[in-house]
Amino acid sequence: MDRKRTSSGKARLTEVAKLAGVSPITASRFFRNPAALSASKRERVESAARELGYVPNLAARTLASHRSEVIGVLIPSLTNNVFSDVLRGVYDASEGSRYSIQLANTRYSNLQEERLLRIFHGQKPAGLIVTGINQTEDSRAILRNMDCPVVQIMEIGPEPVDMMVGFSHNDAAFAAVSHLLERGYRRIGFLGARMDPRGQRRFEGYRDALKAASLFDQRHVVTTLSPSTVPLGGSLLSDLVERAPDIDAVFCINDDIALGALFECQRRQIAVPEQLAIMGFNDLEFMASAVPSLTSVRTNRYEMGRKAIEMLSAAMSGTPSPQRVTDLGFEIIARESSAPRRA
Amino acid sequence: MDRKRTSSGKARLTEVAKLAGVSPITASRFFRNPAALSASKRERVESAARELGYVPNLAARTLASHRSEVIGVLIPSLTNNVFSDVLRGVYDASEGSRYSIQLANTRYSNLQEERLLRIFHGQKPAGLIVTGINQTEDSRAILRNMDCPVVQIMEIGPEPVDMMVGFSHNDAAFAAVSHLLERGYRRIGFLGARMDPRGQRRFEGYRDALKAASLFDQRHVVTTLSPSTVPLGGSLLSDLVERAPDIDAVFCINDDIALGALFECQRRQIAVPEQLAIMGFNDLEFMASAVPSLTSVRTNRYEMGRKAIEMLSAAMSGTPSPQRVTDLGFEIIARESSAPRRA
DNA sequence: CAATGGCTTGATAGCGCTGTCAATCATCGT
DNA sequence: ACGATGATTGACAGCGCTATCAAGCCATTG
Repeated sequence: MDRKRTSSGKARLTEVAKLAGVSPITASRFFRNPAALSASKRERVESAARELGYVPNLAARTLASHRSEVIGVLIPSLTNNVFSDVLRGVYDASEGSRYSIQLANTRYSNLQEERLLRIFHGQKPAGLIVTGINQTEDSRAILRNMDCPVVQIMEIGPEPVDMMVGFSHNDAAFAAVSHLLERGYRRIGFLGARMDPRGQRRFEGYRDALKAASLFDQRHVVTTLSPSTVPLGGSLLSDLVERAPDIDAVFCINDDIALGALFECQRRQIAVPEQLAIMGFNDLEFMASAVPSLTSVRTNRYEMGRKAIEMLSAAMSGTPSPQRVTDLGFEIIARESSAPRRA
Repeated sequence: MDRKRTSSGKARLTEVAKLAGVSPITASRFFRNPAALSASKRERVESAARELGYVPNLAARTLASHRSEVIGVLIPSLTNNVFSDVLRGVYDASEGSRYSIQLANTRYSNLQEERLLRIFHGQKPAGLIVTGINQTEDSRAILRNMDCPVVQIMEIGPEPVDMMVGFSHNDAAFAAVSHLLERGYRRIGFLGARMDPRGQRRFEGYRDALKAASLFDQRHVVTTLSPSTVPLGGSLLSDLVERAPDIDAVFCINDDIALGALFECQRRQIAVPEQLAIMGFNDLEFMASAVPSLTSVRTNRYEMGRKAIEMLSAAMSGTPSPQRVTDLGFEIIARESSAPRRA
């Protein structure tokens, strides 16, 4: 008596083929490229598969075909809202495609990233998305050796491993600070947390904009390596105003810090923006609701996730875009918290 | 000339075994249960593997062993902070174990969930985590038929499919409203968005607490099916105060709505808590920073993710806990926004 | 009418690993 | 010294699918 079902009770391709009256390989083709079958066989295989409730065994497929249908995604944090927007784009764009997403958390550690890349390397992913452009030399080597397309997201820079989609954090921060300067603010502080590579580049944009105006002052910079949180924004602002009471604006490394700074101003009865302008970064949804509404820099995070998958899909289907680096740009969203300074 | 490397240039188990001077199956055991080898062979296999940079082929392993090392996780949203905390727990707890996480987004759709479960079913996961207890009958059937442990998370209730970890949203909301009652508030509104099953149970807890005090009034309830956002909290509060100007407190279905409500009060010059108390749900980090600080209900989301993985691990290793349902409870965090009402 | 070429189908031979079960080895008690 | 016991080890077969290549089929063409 021959097996009709796999041990766990599931039908195999062979059974589907037998029921449809075709060879297994023809049934196999039905699932991968239905257009290659004649209409009659296509229908027969389809109904046979439905009747048996057939679900392909991905492990067998991967083993036989030497390529998985997994797209690996490495991000540094699961709690940072910024990445959840990117992920939403990634999951939305990959839905309906045959690819599935394998998410991994590097926790802002290059070594952890390298370790995860080694694991992915063994899994022959169909594509890979990594965060940022500051991989270790070993990580870059693994990425180049990985025979699948790779997209670096969140920022852009020279020498992509393969492809890139993001924007210039340096330029965005430069534009943000320029906005504050245009609005008449002169003593502009910087509140920074985490200070990952992208945060550092935002700091550099801040510094360069102020240096260009001969207004940079190291005493106006307050940073910490602790992760960004709203409460932390409050403590950073406290440090700043105690150290430099004459400050008239703060550029915050992100919106959580900006919100914490706003709350701290409310607590200290510092009028925003009359006594202190506040500017954030990322333009999370709550920025528009705050009182006063908070100025920020809008970044296209959801679009970044989508675009990364699109770039991978194009490359995986053999038609890579000649445009290897996509700049999604940014936009200054001016709100009440950076109203023009009264003279 | 025989193959020394796989097509993609990676060493196989056979090569490792040959270099170590053992049989392939012994090398295989080294990776799955090193303790079963003699010390000498263990060392030889280990150094051979390192020398060749061997990485196991997971597809082959899954195919041969009839079980993958994937834990499927189904959550309804990627942007909701609540789930990112749970996910962090999940990823943290699974790190270092041999299991990898496969995340999927149901977008609050039961049908989408069912579709995803069917796909997972074909992948023979080692374990499965699903959100909530309101699966369709078909989904429950698939879950029961899945020969792996299953944990339902976020809430608890009768008739677990297999295991559960969460808390009672009904009880938590009841306790929240009781807190407001104790503090002297009498006309307590409800602001609700999304209204997924857990949100509905929070509403029920609210309703029951007020009915018990004979204070329930349908006109104090403002809900929408739109997803929760901070701006939405503002509009809901506007609706409420226009419909029921004599309201003296609001219980918000979550903290985003509560924050939006607070901002709207600031905009409308409604003093919090003197004219209106505000209470949220989940106790996200910003609640403590807000001015005034916002009362909320703390839920153990990170712990929930960890615990779910622990329960799965125990079951997968054949030592399931007899305790199939874990109640992680909740805690009322009283802050300024619900200060005792002055007479 | 045979030759041509495009389209569809099938047979064969593995992919890299592990389940099973038997064989071998070291150690021990009497 | 002998078998008994448990710890190690290995041979074999096959997991469910697809790459490859060859064969069959049909319509078209000079």
